Amino acid sequence: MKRSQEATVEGTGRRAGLDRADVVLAALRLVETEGADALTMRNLAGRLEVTTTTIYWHVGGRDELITELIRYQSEIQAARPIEGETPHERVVSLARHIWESARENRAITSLAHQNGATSLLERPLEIALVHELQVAGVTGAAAAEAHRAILATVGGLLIQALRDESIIPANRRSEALWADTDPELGLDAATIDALAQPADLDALFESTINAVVAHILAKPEPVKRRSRPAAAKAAGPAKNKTKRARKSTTKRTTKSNG
Amino acid sequence: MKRSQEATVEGTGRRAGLDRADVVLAALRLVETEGADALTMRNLAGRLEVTTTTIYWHVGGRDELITELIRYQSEIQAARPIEGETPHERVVSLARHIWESARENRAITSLAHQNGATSLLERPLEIALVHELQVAGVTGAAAAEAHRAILATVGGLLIQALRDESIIPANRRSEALWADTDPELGLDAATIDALAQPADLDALFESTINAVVAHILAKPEPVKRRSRPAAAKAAGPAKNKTKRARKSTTKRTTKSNG
DNA sequence: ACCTGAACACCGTTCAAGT
DNA sequence: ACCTGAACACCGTTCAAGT
Repeated sequence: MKRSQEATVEGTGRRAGLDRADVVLAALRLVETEGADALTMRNLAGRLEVTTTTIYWHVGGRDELITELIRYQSEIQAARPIEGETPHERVVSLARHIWESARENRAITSLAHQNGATSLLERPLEIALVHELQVAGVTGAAAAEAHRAILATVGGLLIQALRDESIIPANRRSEALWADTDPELGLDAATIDALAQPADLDALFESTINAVVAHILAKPEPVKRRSRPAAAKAAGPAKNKTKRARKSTTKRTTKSNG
Repeated sequence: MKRSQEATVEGTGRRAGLDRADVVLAALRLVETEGADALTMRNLAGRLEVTTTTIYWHVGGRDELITELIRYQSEIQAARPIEGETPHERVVSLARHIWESARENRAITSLAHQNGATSLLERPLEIALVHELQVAGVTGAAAAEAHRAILATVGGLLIQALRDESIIPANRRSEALWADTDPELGLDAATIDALAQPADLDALFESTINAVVAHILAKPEPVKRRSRPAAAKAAGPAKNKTKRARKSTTKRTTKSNG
């Protein structure tokens, strides 16, 4: 990959060899280091030591830049191996991949969320999820419903998690609101106390996602799987079709039921 | 309530009698008619036929304005009566209130969401939810967990619903992404087809929330309730302290374990 | 082909000044 | 007490022009 720290051309003020990939990667690093809000065209241009308009020449505009950035990141996130043997375990494993990817890349997830590109970011993992449901015997309208229910559950927990990171004024944060709840309301003190504390979101994720997946897989009978799962594959301009090597997972998932 | 269409003062260019409430209500109408993004200080000032700085004099700034606007709206949304007899029914009913309020007031919900004020908007209904869980015998840490799981579920479905309304570029929308899925992936055609169609989110809400609530209320045994429901009460600047009659619920000990 | 400079139409916010 | 006018420091984007 071309580095962007090359010398300027022959004493002129022009930079050499800046291409589209450089811009996208610089944008990614900018988001990772300074947060989603730091991704402005001027800020990015400054990082690359070019004029704002140069950015426009390489990538079409802010929206295009974000689309490409998210697409790039989405492929990285799809690399995690699916764990578990039973359909339930494997579906939960995929949901957990979405969850963990988002928590480990908060800024990019926020960026995607702010710009309506969440589906794009989760795309490869969503494809893998649909496949896993299919293997479990869930297809058609039922699969779409199951898929959406799972994504909604993960997404709902995710906005709670991301909320903790972003700079929300104290008087709007859930914990703070519970902390000064009117005692006259007659709510249980221990409950209020628990609500005023930061949540254990990982535990909440496990508990809730297991309940939802159990509910989804309750209808059709589980299928003894012997077909191999398809690797997650991005819908981007993939130039090389990487065949993903299958490895037989050795059943090492958390065994939790609601 | 004072109208803001009063005549200007004696031929001068000054408007008369514009107060804080006028500004907040005008902002609310602006959001409702033109969407969350239309709420700019200049736009609002133009609506009220004053200068931008006048807005700053009445409400402190954009954030304060939004806080007050959301707080106002939150009280309106709490007016719905809780339906059902069993704890399960009543908890689901409250979750449904949050769901329906948000769907009926998309722009304001979006505004709250964009500005991290979701907790504020849902506050009165959240209080009612905690109360209802308490009546059902769920308190302490278990109540906090149950509360958060329910909110996450509703919230996750809500961002899917709100996504449909906002102007997201076609290539980022979930349905569009599924519509041109690579056939080489080997995914079931009927499933892809179902995913490419707009979802029946109301049905999805009912199905998912019932599963989650059932999961939550599975642990403590259900309580035969004969007490009447407490009305939702906002945490705003309440001038009159309504003493809430304490009802000895038949069995509401703090029987909570993680 | 690649990059600059100037400009446009927006933002939220502040500050001195008017009546 | 209530409001205006001008200004500051930002945005994304476009367009003509340079090499």
